[in-house]
Amino acid sequence: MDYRPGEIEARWKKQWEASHLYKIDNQSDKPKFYVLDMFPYPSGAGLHVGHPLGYIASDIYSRYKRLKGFNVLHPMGYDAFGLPAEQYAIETGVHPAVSTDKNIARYRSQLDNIGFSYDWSREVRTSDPKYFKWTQWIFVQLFEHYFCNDTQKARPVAELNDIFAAEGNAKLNAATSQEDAFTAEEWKAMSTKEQEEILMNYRLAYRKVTYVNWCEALGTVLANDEVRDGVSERGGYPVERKPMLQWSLRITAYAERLLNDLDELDWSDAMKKMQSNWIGRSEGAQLFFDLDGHDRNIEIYTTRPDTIFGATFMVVAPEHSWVAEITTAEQKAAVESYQEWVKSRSERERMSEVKEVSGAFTGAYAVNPFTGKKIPVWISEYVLKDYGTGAIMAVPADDERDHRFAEKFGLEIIPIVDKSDYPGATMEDKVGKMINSEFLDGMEVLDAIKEITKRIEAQGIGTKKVNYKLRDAIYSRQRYWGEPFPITYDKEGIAHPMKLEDLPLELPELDDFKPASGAKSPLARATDWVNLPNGFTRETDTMPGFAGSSWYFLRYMDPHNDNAFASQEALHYWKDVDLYVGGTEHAVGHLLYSRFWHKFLYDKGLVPTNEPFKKLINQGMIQGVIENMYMLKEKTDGASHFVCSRIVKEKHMEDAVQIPVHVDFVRDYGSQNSWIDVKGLKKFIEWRPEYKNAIFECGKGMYRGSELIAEKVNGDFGLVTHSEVGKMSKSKYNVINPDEVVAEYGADTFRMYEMFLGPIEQSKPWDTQGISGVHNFLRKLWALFYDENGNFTVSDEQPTKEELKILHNAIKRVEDDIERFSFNTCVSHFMKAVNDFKAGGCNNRQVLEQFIVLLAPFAPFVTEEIWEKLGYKESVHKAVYPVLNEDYLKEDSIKYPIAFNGKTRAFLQLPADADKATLEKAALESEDTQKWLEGVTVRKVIVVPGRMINIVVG
RNA sequence: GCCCGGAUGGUGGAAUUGGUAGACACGCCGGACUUAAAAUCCUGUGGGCUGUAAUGCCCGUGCGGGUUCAAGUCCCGCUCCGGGUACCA
Repeated sequence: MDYRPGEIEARWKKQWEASHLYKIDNQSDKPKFYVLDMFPYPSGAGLHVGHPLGYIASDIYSRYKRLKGFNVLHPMGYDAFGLPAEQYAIETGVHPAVSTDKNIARYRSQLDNIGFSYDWSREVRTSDPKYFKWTQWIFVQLFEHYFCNDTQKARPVAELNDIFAAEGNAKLNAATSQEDAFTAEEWKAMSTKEQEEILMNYRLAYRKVTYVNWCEALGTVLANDEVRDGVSERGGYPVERKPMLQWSLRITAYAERLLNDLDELDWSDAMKKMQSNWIGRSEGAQLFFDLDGHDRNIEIYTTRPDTIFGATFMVVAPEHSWVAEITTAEQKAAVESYQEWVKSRSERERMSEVKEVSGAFTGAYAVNPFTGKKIPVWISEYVLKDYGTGAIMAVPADDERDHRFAEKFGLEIIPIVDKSDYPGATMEDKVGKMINSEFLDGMEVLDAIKEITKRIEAQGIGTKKVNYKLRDAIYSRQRYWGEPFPITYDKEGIAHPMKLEDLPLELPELDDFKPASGAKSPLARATDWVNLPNGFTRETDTMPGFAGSSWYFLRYMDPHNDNAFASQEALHYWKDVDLYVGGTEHAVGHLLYSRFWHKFLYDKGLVPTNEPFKKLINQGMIQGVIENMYMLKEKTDGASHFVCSRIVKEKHMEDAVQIPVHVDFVRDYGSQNSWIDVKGLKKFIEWRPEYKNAIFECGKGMYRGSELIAEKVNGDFGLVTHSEVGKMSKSKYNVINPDEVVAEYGADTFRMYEMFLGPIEQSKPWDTQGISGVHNFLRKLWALFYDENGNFTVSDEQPTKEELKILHNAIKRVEDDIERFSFNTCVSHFMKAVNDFKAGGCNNRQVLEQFIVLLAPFAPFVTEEIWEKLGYKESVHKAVYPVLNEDYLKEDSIKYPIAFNGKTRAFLQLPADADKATLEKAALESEDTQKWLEGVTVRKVIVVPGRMINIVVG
């Protein structure tokens, strides 16, 4: 009987679902193990073959762990809120909930097709009110807490009232955006509104004025990557930086912990490094420069306080409110026009245009506290308001940007570091001897930093300070399809959180999803929803995508709980994610926010672990191949003329136009010689009727006209296409749906082939060149169980030593390789074992049964089918993983390579238990080595037992 | 620019701590079956050199050096490719 994956897989898919095979319990005597895939956004395009790469790996690992006796939590759900559905709704009027449901249904059927072992009873969707009730609740918790820097923990905002009433805010060391100090008396004298405004500056979820990319013409706020050269990507309308009152999360409070705790994680170094660079800790000094003729001073942050004697001017961010105050009458026009220009600059431009410096002089002068010299104060876009204090002392001699700025505007440059002892050192390297720096002269840079910091603190003009690049996360979106904020505002504008019993706060029904006027969310149009009977109004912005995805892994532990985001019993049983598989694109977004939320919940005693994801594996991307045909620029007899890329190369016609071809029309897709045959040309013409009269030319002749009339064609006609590697996307006509591959070869082949492609973390273009090898393997496996008459037969005899050796060798290698996530080599080991079984004519029940269990995580369908035929009533996926017995692997003798001066010249079969001396003697006395020993002296013999023997001669 | 990866046959890749480079596949060559083809099966397959064609010799893991009895693996210097990131004071 033939191996028919289609029949087998359809049957078992049904049966597994009916028997709830993958449903698991929160109570078990078994040890727990939590394997998580990254939350997919269910896009309208469906899954392509790249998506399941990580899912297959994690599924194999989950199944393996189950067979090994673990209670494995392996869930799946959907990050269901998001912009694409909203955009689609604006274009088509289809409610985002409707299109999202449809997309999810498609995802689900594609996932089921691949045979994943998810416990679907635990599915979550972020857009489900039962889910976002708790997203909203966590937001309220963040709102009601502040962060104490001394204890490095979140504390209730409620206690601040007592603290402020007793001692003002001077002594409180908390993460805050409150700039001004106040006394207890001042606090008590404040109105409720004033007090609330101050408390807001301490909350972990707080409101402040932040800038958005506002596009007046589109009437919407744009993301950074939707803005190019100061205009919108869509339509090219002007975009300006518009200040708006928005919610933010104070992730910066947790910067130190987010950085330090990376140490305890089993993540790749590259990933940790990315996070730590993003957090961007730096040590430096914060100090004050007096302003000549003004009451105020300028606070700056520097990592190089040692260079202060070279500080010849200052630069402040153009956004600082006090810039107007210090600007002189003569400079007013210049400063204002510069500020106006900066407004039109996107954040991305301000950061990416490195070469061109710009700025304006305020007319004000600051006093260098060490030299006493007056130095000019400039504004420039290269100083960002949100980093440090938004002001710097510029040291043109020792900083690239300052140097360019000084050169452009003719400002003084005083050399202060002599780097002559360090050839090749750049300006930024902290090396060299101080010069022109009075008491620092002659010191090494690092010593000078220590010395000057001491002096700054002694003189009371500043302090040592740690600074972070990390910025607070803006948490408001002017969109419809997201979680509504559980916040109402009273008549004075004071924000009030909603109570748990009033949650979830659901979205109002709308039929128009366009933004409301004045940069407002579409929710603003739902006036009945916004305006409450008591005169309060609702927040109309919604939460961003990372809201729901920052805690979803906790919900899987107890997905239907209506009394808590998850029960404490469930949280204490599952604790944290043991293995998280996902792409590097989430390195600094999702993974950082999740860690932040988790740490907050940990501070509240709501989760038992400090970190959510113990081990992280990064999967590479499967790219697509974009196939193009070459079309000559000039028409032939008025018809478009396509030529084979071989001809293009031969005749050097590389300037020919490339016309993308749908990959379905191309043969040997992904290979270097992918080509299009006459059938493919017919499909192409159907798809692109404008080319129905075109000429198609290859080395063997040409075809032309709508009927594809052959001219001068001898031999097989085929146009080689030009292939390039790129993203798999709808717009490139190169999306490969896993359903197609599964339909042709079956899910087991698809799963194993994706693994066989190479190391999981490597990116590579999809091609099916090798898929037949994997498919043949499964057929050979199938054939082991059938005799020549097509009857299922296994022998019940005692297995031979050789059979046991093949089996246990496979067990050892596969298990080792699964543990180090080397799934591609696992597939090789399976192939090797089946080849060996076949060669030895093995159909021994004892051996093959264990082999089937070993293979079950990789090929769940075919193994289940054979398992049943072997007479088992219970699923192979509930079997026990085979146990390795090293005794079967022991060899009596080993084939030793004998090398002379490192070059292998002969082989000797020697006893496995021979000691070094015996091995050496045998190697020197063997017949096979004699010819290499003639006329030379043996200087040394290196013997590595079990490995090799190297004879050094000379 | 900086940081992190990577470069191995015609192709995907293997070699876990320095110890037989090329496992396992694809492709290709040759053969069997067939009227023929497809499918299947068997065999060979890094390159080169040959005289007795083998259990032979030489070369070979991006390039140039080095350490070592021994280097794909370690060190130094380059080239190319991929990813991340950026006026961050």
